[in-house]
Amino acid sequence: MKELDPLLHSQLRLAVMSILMNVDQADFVFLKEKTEATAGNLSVQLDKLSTAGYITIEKGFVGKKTRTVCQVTAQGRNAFEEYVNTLKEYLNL
Amino acid sequence: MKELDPLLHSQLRLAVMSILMNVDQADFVFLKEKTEATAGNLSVQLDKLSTAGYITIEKGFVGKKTRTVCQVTAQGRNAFEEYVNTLKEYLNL
DNA sequence: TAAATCGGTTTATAATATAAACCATTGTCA
DNA sequence: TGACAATGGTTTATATTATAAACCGATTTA
Repeated sequence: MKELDPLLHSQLRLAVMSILMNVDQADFVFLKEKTEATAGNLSVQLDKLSTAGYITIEKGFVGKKTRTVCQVTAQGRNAFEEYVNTLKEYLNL
Repeated sequence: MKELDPLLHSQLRLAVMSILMNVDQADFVFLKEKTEATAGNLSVQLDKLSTAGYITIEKGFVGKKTRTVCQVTAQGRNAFEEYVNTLKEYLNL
Protein backbone atom coordinates (compact mmCIF):
# COMPACT_ATOMS: atom_id res chain seq x y z
CA MET A 1 0.00 0.00 0.00
CA LYS A 2 1.38 3.34 -1.04
CA GLU A 3 2.14 5.97 1.53
CA LEU A 4 -0.25 8.87 1.97
CA ASP A 5 1.70 12.14 1.77
CA PRO A 6 1.76 13.07 5.46
CA LEU A 7 1.83 16.73 4.60
CA LEU A 8 -1.57 16.48 3.03
CA HIS A 9 -2.94 13.87 5.38
CA SER A 10 -3.89 16.40 8.00
CA GLN A 11 -7.40 17.69 8.30
CA LEU A 12 -6.64 21.37 8.26
CA ARG A 13 -3.93 21.29 5.61
CA LEU A 14 -6.12 19.15 3.41
CA ALA A 15 -9.01 21.57 3.83
CA VAL A 16 -6.79 24.49 2.91
CA MET A 17 -5.41 22.73 -0.15
CA SER A 18 -8.88 21.68 -1.17
CA ILE A 19 -10.00 25.31 -1.09
CA LEU A 20 -6.95 26.56 -2.91
CA MET A 21 -7.39 23.94 -5.63
CA ASN A 22 -10.69 25.57 -6.59
CA VAL A 23 -10.10 29.20 -6.04
CA ASP A 24 -6.94 30.52 -7.65
CA GLN A 25 -6.09 32.49 -4.54
CA ALA A 26 -7.39 33.05 -1.04
CA ASP A 27 -6.38 35.21 1.87
CA PHE A 28 -5.76 34.30 5.48
CA VAL A 29 -9.08 35.63 6.73
CA PHE A 30 -11.04 33.78 4.09
CA LEU A 31 -9.26 30.51 4.82
CA LYS A 32 -9.82 31.00 8.51
CA GLU A 33 -13.55 31.49 8.04
CA LYS A 34 -13.96 28.62 5.62
CA THR A 35 -12.02 26.13 7.68
CA GLU A 36 -13.17 27.42 11.06
CA ALA A 37 -9.63 26.97 12.33
CA THR A 38 -8.00 29.15 14.95
CA ALA A 39 -5.60 31.74 13.58
CA GLY A 40 -2.63 30.13 15.28
CA ASN A 41 -3.30 26.70 13.92
CA LEU A 42 -3.91 28.08 10.45
CA SER A 43 -0.72 30.11 10.55
CA VAL A 44 1.34 27.05 11.47
CA GLN A 45 -0.20 24.83 8.82
CA LEU A 46 0.15 27.45 6.11
CA ASP A 47 3.81 27.71 6.97
CA LYS A 48 4.24 24.00 6.58
CA LEU A 49 2.55 23.99 3.20
CA SER A 50 4.65 26.90 2.13
CA THR A 51 7.90 25.39 3.36
CA ALA A 52 7.06 22.25 1.42
CA GLY A 53 6.55 24.32 -1.70
CA TYR A 54 2.89 23.41 -1.98
CA ILE A 55 1.66 26.98 -1.69
CA THR A 56 3.02 30.50 -1.94
CA ILE A 57 2.31 33.10 0.72
CA GLU A 58 2.42 36.76 -0.14
CA LYS A 59 2.14 39.39 2.53
CA GLY A 60 0.89 42.72 1.33
CA PHE A 61 -1.37 45.58 2.30
CA VAL A 62 -4.87 46.66 1.51
CA GLY A 63 -4.93 50.26 2.55
CA LYS A 64 -3.31 50.11 5.94
CA LYS A 65 -4.25 46.55 6.78
CA THR A 66 -2.00 43.62 6.18
CA ARG A 67 -3.21 40.93 3.87
CA THR A 68 -1.79 37.44 3.47
CA VAL A 69 -2.63 35.81 0.18
CA CYS A 70 -2.11 32.12 -0.56
CA GLN A 71 -1.94 30.27 -3.81
CA VAL A 72 -1.32 26.65 -4.64
CA THR A 73 1.81 25.96 -6.70
CA ALA A 74 2.19 23.48 -9.53
CA GLN A 75 4.02 21.22 -7.10
CA GLY A 76 1.16 21.49 -4.64
CA ARG A 77 -1.32 20.67 -7.34
CA ASN A 78 0.61 17.55 -8.28
CA ALA A 79 0.96 16.46 -4.70
CA PHE A 80 -2.74 16.94 -4.13
CA GLU A 81 -3.65 14.91 -7.18
CA GLU A 82 -1.26 12.16 -6.21
CA TYR A 83 -2.72 12.15 -2.73
CA VAL A 84 -6.21 11.81 -4.15
CA ASN A 85 -5.15 8.89 -6.31
CA THR A 86 -3.50 7.11 -3.44
CA LEU A 87 -6.50 7.68 -1.28
CA LYS A 88 -8.78 6.23 -3.90
CA GLU A 89 -6.94 2.95 -3.53
CA TYR A 90 -7.60 2.98 0.20
CA LEU A 91 -11.25 3.84 -0.23
CA ASN A 92 -11.96 1.66 -3.27
CA LEU A 93 -13.31 4.54 -5.30
CA MET B 1 -16.48 21.87 6.45
CA LYS B 2 -17.38 18.68 8.22
CA GLU B 3 -14.95 17.02 10.55
CA LEU B 4 -13.05 13.97 9.37
CA ASP B 5 -13.45 11.18 11.90
CA PRO B 6 -10.04 11.32 13.56
CA LEU B 7 -10.14 7.63 14.30
CA LEU B 8 -10.19 6.85 10.63
CA HIS B 9 -8.00 9.72 9.54
CA SER B 10 -4.81 7.87 10.32
CA GLN B 11 -2.88 6.09 7.65
CA LEU B 12 -2.57 2.74 9.31
CA ARG B 13 -6.06 2.58 10.75
CA LEU B 14 -7.50 3.61 7.42
CA ALA B 15 -5.48 0.92 5.65
CA VAL B 16 -6.71 -1.69 8.10
CA MET B 17 -10.32 -0.61 7.74
CA SER B 18 -9.98 -0.53 3.99
CA ILE B 19 -8.78 -4.14 4.00
CA LEU B 20 -11.45 -5.27 6.42
CA MET B 21 -14.17 -3.63 4.34
CA ASN B 22 -13.37 -6.02 1.49
CA VAL B 23 -12.46 -9.20 3.20
CA ASP B 24 -14.97 -10.34 5.80
CA GLN B 25 -12.18 -11.21 8.23
CA ALA B 26 -8.40 -10.98 8.46
CA ASP B 27 -5.84 -12.06 11.00
CA PHE B 28 -3.04 -10.09 12.59
CA VAL B 29 -0.32 -11.58 10.45
CA PHE B 30 -2.20 -10.91 7.25
CA LEU B 31 -2.87 -7.30 8.21
CA LYS B 32 0.75 -6.85 9.17
CA GLU B 33 1.96 -8.11 5.81
CA LYS B 34 -0.56 -6.14 3.79
CA THR B 35 0.02 -2.87 5.58
CA GLU B 36 3.75 -3.38 6.13
CA ALA B 37 3.31 -1.95 9.61
CA THR B 38 5.39 -2.97 12.60
CA ALA B 39 3.66 -5.39 14.95
CA GLY B 40 3.65 -2.86 17.77
CA ASN B 41 2.07 -0.13 15.75
CA LEU B 42 -0.51 -2.51 14.35
CA SER B 43 -1.36 -3.82 17.78
CA VAL B 44 -1.96 -0.33 19.12
CA GLN B 45 -4.08 0.77 16.20
CA LEU B 46 -6.17 -2.39 16.23
CA ASP B 47 -6.86 -1.75 19.90
CA LYS B 48 -8.08 1.73 19.13
CA LEU B 49 -10.38 0.52 16.40
CA SER B 50 -11.68 -2.17 18.67
CA THR B 51 -12.21 0.18 21.62
CA ALA B 52 -14.17 2.47 19.32
CA GLY B 53 -16.36 -0.44 18.31
CA TYR B 54 -15.27 -0.30 14.69
CA ILE B 55 -13.85 -3.82 14.66
CA THR B 56 -13.97 -6.97 16.73
CA ILE B 57 -10.84 -8.83 17.75
CA GLU B 58 -10.99 -12.51 18.53
CA LYS B 59 -8.01 -14.31 19.94
CA GLY B 60 -7.97 -18.02 19.29
CA PHE B 61 -5.66 -20.86 18.36
CA VAL B 62 -4.72 -22.67 15.22
CA GLY B 63 -3.11 -25.83 16.50
CA LYS B 64 -0.77 -24.46 19.10
CA LYS B 65 -0.27 -21.03 17.64
CA THR B 66 -2.27 -18.05 18.68
CA ARG B 67 -4.34 -16.35 16.04
CA THR B 68 -5.91 -12.92 16.26
CA VAL B 69 -8.79 -12.42 13.89
CA CYS B 70 -10.34 -9.05 13.09
CA GLN B 71 -13.65 -8.14 11.58
CA VAL B 72 -15.31 -4.85 10.85
CA THR B 73 -18.55 -4.20 12.72
CA ALA B 74 -21.69 -2.56 11.37
CA GLN B 75 -20.69 0.56 13.27
CA GLY B 76 -17.27 0.47 11.67
CA ARG B 77 -18.80 0.07 8.26
CA ASN B 78 -21.01 3.10 8.80
CA ALA B 79 -18.15 5.18 10.10
CA PHE B 80 -16.01 4.23 7.14
CA GLU B 81 -18.72 5.17 4.68
CA GLU B 82 -19.35 8.44 6.41
CA TYR B 83 -15.63 9.15 6.36
CA VAL B 84 -15.52 8.47 2.64
CA ASN B 85 -18.42 10.82 2.03
CA THR B 86 -16.86 13.59 4.06
CA LEU B 87 -13.58 13.11 2.28
CA LYS B 88 -15.26 13.37 -1.08
CA GLU B 89 -16.28 16.88 -0.19
CA TYR B 90 -12.68 17.76 0.55
CA LEU B 91 -11.40 16.20 -2.63
CA ASN B 92 -14.22 17.26 -4.95
CA LEU B 93 -14.91 13.71 -6.08
C1' DT C 1 -5.93 58.19 25.44
C1' DA C 2 -7.71 53.95 26.81
C1' DA C 3 -9.72 50.05 25.15
C1' DA C 4 -11.21 47.00 21.62
C1' DT C 5 -10.34 44.87 17.03
C1' DC C 6 -7.78 43.07 13.19
C1' DG C 7 -4.43 40.13 11.27
C1' DG C 8 -1.46 37.52 12.39
C1' DT C 9 2.98 34.79 14.89
C1' DT C 10 5.29 32.32 18.62
C1' DT C 11 5.28 29.09 22.01
C1' DA C 12 3.53 25.75 25.20
C1' DT C 13 0.77 21.66 25.66
C1' DA C 14 -1.99 17.83 24.48
C1' DA C 15 -2.69 14.11 21.43
C1' DT C 16 -0.93 10.77 18.01
C1' DA C 17 1.79 7.77 15.67
C1' DT C 18 5.61 4.88 15.69
C1' DA C 19 9.29 1.92 16.89
C1' DA C 20 11.99 -0.29 20.27
C1' DA C 21 12.09 -3.27 23.85
C1' DC C 22 10.03 -6.88 25.79
C1' DC C 23 7.37 -11.48 26.77
C1' DA C 24 5.61 -16.22 26.35
C1' DT C 25 5.36 -20.14 23.60
C1' DT C 26 7.04 -23.17 20.02
C1' DG C 27 10.11 -25.08 16.86
C1' DT C 28 15.09 -26.45 15.58
C1' DC C 29 19.29 -28.66 15.54
C1' DA C 30 23.95 -29.73 17.57
C1' DT D 1 19.07 -31.75 26.43
C1' DG D 2 19.65 -27.11 26.30
C1' DA D 3 20.78 -23.07 23.74
C1' DC D 4 19.04 -20.21 20.03
C1' DA D 5 15.95 -18.51 16.67
C1' DA D 6 11.24 -17.68 15.16
C1' DT D 7 6.32 -16.63 15.78
C1' DG D 8 2.75 -13.74 17.42
C1' DG D 9 1.99 -10.55 19.82
C1' DT D 10 1.89 -6.46 23.95
C1' DT D 11 3.82 -2.65 26.63
C1' DT D 12 6.25 1.36 26.96
C1' DA D 13 9.14 5.09 25.62
C1' DT D 14 9.98 8.57 22.17
C1' DA D 15 9.40 11.46 18.26
C1' DT D 16 6.06 13.97 15.59
C1' DT D 17 1.88 16.49 14.98
C1' DA D 18 -1.90 19.17 15.82
C1' DT D 19 -3.92 22.61 18.46
C1' DA D 20 -4.87 26.39 21.35
C1' DA D 21 -3.31 29.92 24.32
C1' DA D 22 -0.69 33.73 24.85
C1' DC D 23 1.24 37.29 22.72
C1' DC D 24 2.35 41.41 19.36
C1' DG D 25 2.11 45.57 16.55
C1' DA D 26 -0.85 48.41 14.05
C1' DT D 27 -5.43 50.51 13.60
C1' DT D 28 -9.86 51.89 14.60
C1' DT D 29 -13.39 53.46 18.02
C1' DA D 30 -15.32 55.66 21.92
